[in-house]
Amino acid sequence: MHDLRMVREQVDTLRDGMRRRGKLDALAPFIDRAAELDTERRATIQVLEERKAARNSLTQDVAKRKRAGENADEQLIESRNLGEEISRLEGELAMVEKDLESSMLEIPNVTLDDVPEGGEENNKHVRAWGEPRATAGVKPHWEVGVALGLIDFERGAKISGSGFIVFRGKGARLVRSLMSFALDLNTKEHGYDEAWLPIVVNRASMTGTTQLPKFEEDMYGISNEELFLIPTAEVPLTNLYANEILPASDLPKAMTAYTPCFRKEAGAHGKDTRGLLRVHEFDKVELVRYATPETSAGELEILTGHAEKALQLLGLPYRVVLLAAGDTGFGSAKTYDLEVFAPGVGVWLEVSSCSVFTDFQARRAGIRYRPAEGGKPRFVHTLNGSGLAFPRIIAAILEHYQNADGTVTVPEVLRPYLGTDRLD
RNA sequence: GGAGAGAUGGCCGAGAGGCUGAAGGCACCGGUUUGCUAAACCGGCAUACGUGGAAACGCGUAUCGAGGGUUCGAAUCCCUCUCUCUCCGCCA
Repeated sequence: MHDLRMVREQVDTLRDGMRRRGKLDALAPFIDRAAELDTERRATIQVLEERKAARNSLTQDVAKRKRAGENADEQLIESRNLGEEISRLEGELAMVEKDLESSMLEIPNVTLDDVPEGGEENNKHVRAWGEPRATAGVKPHWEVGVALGLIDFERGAKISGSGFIVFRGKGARLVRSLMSFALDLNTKEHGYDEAWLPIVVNRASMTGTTQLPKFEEDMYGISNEELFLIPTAEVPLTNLYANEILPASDLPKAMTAYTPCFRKEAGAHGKDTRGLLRVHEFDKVELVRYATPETSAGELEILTGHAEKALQLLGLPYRVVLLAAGDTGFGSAKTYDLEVFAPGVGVWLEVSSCSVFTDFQARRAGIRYRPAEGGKPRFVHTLNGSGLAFPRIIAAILEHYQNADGTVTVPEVLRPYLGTDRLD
């Protein structure tokens, strides 16, 4: 699955990258092991191919002799011996490659040069938009949501379990409005190609976008089937062109989709668990882009701008945070988090995470493009970001637009979709 | 869920243990001929990896849906899986 070709070239970069992430100590053994296994792999391949070449010519010789009616016993014996050696070498190679692959799958992506080193404390506030509302007198979204009959937590828990939400009435319609708003914005204004996707995917897809093998415990699976519920539309959307070679003229490629997302959030109990802040199933419109290595850094700015535009149109004050290397996700090379202020809860909510993955995902999923006619294929660079994760946006709306009488004013852009200017 | 058929290069399609990286056709590229176009004729035309080379290119290995097996040798025989098609059943 993972492309094993460039390991030798990658090793030094990896070591430097893990130092920047503050993970060198933890990962050095994997990197050293990968370098070692890579050398072994190449050596084995060379011997193996040489033996195969010898056998192939012996085989030709046998055929020739048989046709001429000559004896070929000697060649047969020699060939059989070679065959045994070849099987043995193939077994060795398979083991080496398996080890090498699992070493490589453990190692996170290397971050870009302009990403701050270190952990979360080095995250950088890049810019802010809008004026956060004062917190005094603003109720948390779960109170107004329930009071206005928009959200039914109890029945969600009853039919599915804690962390599953039922939206009702105008609340349900609000979800649908956000879906239409976000898709319309990104298809009509930002040039994304819309897809409607399966939310159940196979193991290869989950590995391609690097959710597996590292995060299997966070996935919902379908029992006895090697199928998983997607944690984000990034998975099916990015994998659409897995194991394909695209013409250069297809890049940049921009795709968007609405899907439900499923996350077990294993080990997250107790943190942000109230209300809509951390749920097991939620809705999201995702943005995915494929770019060339030369343009991907700039493409991240474009993508982030698209996500910001949605927040601006909704009139929700937000800030843009550049994550430090140690806080950047496993596969990402650079991530901007968009955080919206929720005055009822009094916290900044991460509503979008925009990342460039360089060739990290493309390498695993086999997504390539051909730079020139007849030229060598290269891996694309993949990017993605939430074009809005709904529950937290809903939380922010219920708090930011909350009126003194407990009603909520509907952001102007949603009124045509929702058919009302007021939740009451 | 049951029963059957199938998967071969960019496309169509032969091949049924060795002389097949793969006939033939279409498409495409170059050329000849021809007022132009078309037609005819000649030639070329898969990919990946490794290796040598400044390069052109040479050499090696692999690839006929995927993975195993049989065999000195597999597109070809056997097994498993995936996908597609047809028929039956069931179903929002």
